[in-house]
Amino acid sequence: MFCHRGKKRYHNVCGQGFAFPDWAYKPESSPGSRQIQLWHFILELLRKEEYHDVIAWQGDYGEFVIKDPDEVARLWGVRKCKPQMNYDKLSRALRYYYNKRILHKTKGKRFTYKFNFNKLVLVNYPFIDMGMAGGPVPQSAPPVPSGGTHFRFPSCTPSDVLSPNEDLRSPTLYSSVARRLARGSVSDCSDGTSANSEVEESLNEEHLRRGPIPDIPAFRGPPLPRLAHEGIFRVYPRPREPLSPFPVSPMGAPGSLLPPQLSPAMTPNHMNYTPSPTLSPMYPGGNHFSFNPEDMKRYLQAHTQSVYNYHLSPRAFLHYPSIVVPQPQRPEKPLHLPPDEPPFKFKLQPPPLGRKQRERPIGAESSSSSSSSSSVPQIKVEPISDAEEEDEDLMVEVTDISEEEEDEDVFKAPTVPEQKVLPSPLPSRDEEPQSAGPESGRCIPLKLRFKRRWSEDQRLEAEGSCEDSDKKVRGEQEETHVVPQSGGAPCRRVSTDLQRATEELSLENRDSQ
DNA sequence: TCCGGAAGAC
DNA sequence: GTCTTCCGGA
Repeated sequence: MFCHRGKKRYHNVCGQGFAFPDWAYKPESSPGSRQIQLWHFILELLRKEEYHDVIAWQGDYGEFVIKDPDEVARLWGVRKCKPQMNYDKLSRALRYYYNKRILHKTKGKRFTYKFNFNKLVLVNYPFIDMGMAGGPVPQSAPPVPSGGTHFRFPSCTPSDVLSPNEDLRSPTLYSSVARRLARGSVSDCSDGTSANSEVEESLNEEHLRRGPIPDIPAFRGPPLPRLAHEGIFRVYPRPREPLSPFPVSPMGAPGSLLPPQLSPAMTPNHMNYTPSPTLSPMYPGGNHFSFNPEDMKRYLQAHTQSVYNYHLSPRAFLHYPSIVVPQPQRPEKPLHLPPDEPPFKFKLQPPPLGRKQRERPIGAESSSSSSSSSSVPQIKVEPISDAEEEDEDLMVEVTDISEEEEDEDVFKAPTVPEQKVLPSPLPSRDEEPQSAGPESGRCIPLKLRFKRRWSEDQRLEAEGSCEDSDKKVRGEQEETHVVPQSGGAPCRRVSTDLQRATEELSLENRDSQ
């Protein structure tokens, strides 16, 4: 009944050349087969109307009630060739599903359990994620009992586990992929989930959605012909190519199995789910999956985008060598730009210097320009304290001006300012000697002159040339208005010089301000 | 009625 | 790994 292909076992059904992986094979005609899992068997029974008196959907999504536990156990025993099977043992097997989260008990209701389709689909279709997150999600899923109502394509794709020569289009591969990914998880279906039944299931779903189709055996009719796994999906008309996780669900059984007798609560949702047009290879305008290259292209594009968005490995792409998947748009270097041209229109510029940093070069510059303004310290030496303060203010003032210039330059050419700012104060500094140059050129530096005159005045005073202070005052008052006589006293001349020097100094300070 | 541990079969 | 069988306990 089955043959081996390497490690994989494929069932050759009825000698028709249709092969299925062993895990997908669930021959109903072989009651003794132990390649079936209990949950699958339960689903089988739930599909069959003739067992509605034994087991049936009831209550919430995925919830079913075992109306006749002994009969279910007997049927299970028949299937597994365990005549000693009873409900206690069967229920023990069901309880093992609790930990696997395939099934859980509906508390307070006798013989009532609830399927967790999330887990079931994840086990059998691990590349289909039944997430609860919002967003565009394919709804080609049965209602999820545990909250999620949609299927969502996960980041994991079959190509993650596909070898290069494996074609995703093969349902066998789909199944094997699922099995590989599910192995060790909950139930690897290694004992027989029938792919053909899944296809039939999907077909039956189409029946349910679109109504019976005369040329296709209805779910109540005889078994559908088994299909070669290589072309199992191609056999069906394009609009009927199923990839929906649940239309190709493990619920389907080959042969005369009925379509899933869904829980009343879940049936409408099941029948009306509409897969996402963006994230699933849906048939355009349809509500089912499709392996059509165009559909796959759209799906892959969306998936590719998600791959990049979520930093997934590009290897997560489905193996569709014939399809050129449009790459997602990413900000890349414009190709038209010359290689040496920076990729950005605006240069990345260093941030403007901080006040301290901006003052620092100025301070350095001031120190460097101290040579040019070396006269200033001499002025500072002046006993007049105001001169020092004014000088300091002057320095601050110059600094502020340079800041303004610098700020402008920062926006124009950030790298220049330091070079520009530096010379800018310099001319002002250079102007000082130039402006003061003529003055200093005329005579000795002002302060020195002032000092010399002061000392000379002191010396003359010490000589007693001018004894009376009132005279001095009078003389100063006269000096301002009286033209010094050529043959006047030396003290009067000195006073005149002093006043002149004082005036020059005050004028100089004003100019510098 | 249900639960879950344990051991074993396959 | 998935039951099957057995069993004690809640």
